[in-house]
Amino acid sequence: MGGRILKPLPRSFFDRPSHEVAPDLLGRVLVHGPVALRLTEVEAYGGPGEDPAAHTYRGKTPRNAVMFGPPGHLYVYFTYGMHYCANLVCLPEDHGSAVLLRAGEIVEGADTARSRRTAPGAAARRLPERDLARGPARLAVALGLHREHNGLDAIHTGSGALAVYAGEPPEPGLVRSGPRTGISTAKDVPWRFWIDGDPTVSPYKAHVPRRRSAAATSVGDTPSS
DNA sequence: ATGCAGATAATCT
DNA sequence: GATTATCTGCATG
Repeated sequence: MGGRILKPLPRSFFDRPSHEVAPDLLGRVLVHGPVALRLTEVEAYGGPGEDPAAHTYRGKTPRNAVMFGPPGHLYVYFTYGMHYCANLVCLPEDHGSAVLLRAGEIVEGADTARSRRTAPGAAARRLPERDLARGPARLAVALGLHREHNGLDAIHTGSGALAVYAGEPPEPGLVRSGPRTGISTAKDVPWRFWIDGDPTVSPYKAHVPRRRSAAATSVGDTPSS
C-alpha cells in the first residue's frame, strides 16, 4: 500500500544552534496524540547574553529552566494572561536556546483540533481549515499543549505521546526568513522562517508598545508648562 | 481587506 | 508596577 512510514527525528537533530534548526524544521511533522501538524512557520531564539528577545537573555529562571535542559524537549510558556506557546529546545544542556513553533497545517486529527479551537459559547460559523494552527497560541491549542507539557520529551522513544517526524521538507527556494514577530528588541534579527505562499503562515505583526491605562498615567505625566 | 482596543495573569524589575 | 515570543471582536474602507 501507499502508506508512507514517517521517520522520527533523532535528538541530534536539535543539537545545533536554534537558527540552524529552525529552517530545517519547516515541513516536519509534529504529532501529539490524535493530532499531526506540518510546520510552516517557526522562530529561533538564542541563549543568555546573545539574544535580547529571548526568555533566557538574563539567565536561568524557574520559568525558562527547561530551555537549559537537553535538546528535543518542549518548552511551553504562558503569556498575555491567557495563551500558551510551544518551543523545541536546541543545543546541548545549559545553552538555553529554542525554536518557537508559530504555525502549521493540520494533516491529521483536524476534527479534534477544530473542537479544541472552537470556543464553548461563540463561533456559529465554521473555522477555516487554514486558521486551525495559524499562530503560536492557536497551534498550542490545536495540538493540545498546555503548561503540564512543559519539559516533555519530543524525541520518539517508542512510548511517548509526542514526537517529531521527518515529513517532507519544502522546496529550498520556498523557505523565506525575516524579523521575528511581536518583539520589542533585536527587531532586525531575521530569525523568523516560513514557507512562502503557504496559507497557514500567520500574518507578520510588528511590536506595538501598549499604552498604559489612563488611570496609571494620571500623575506626573504632564509635559512642562 | 486592515486597524485598533480589550482581555487577563505570570513573571521580572 | 510594567511588560508580555497573542488572539478576538468590532470598527471602518
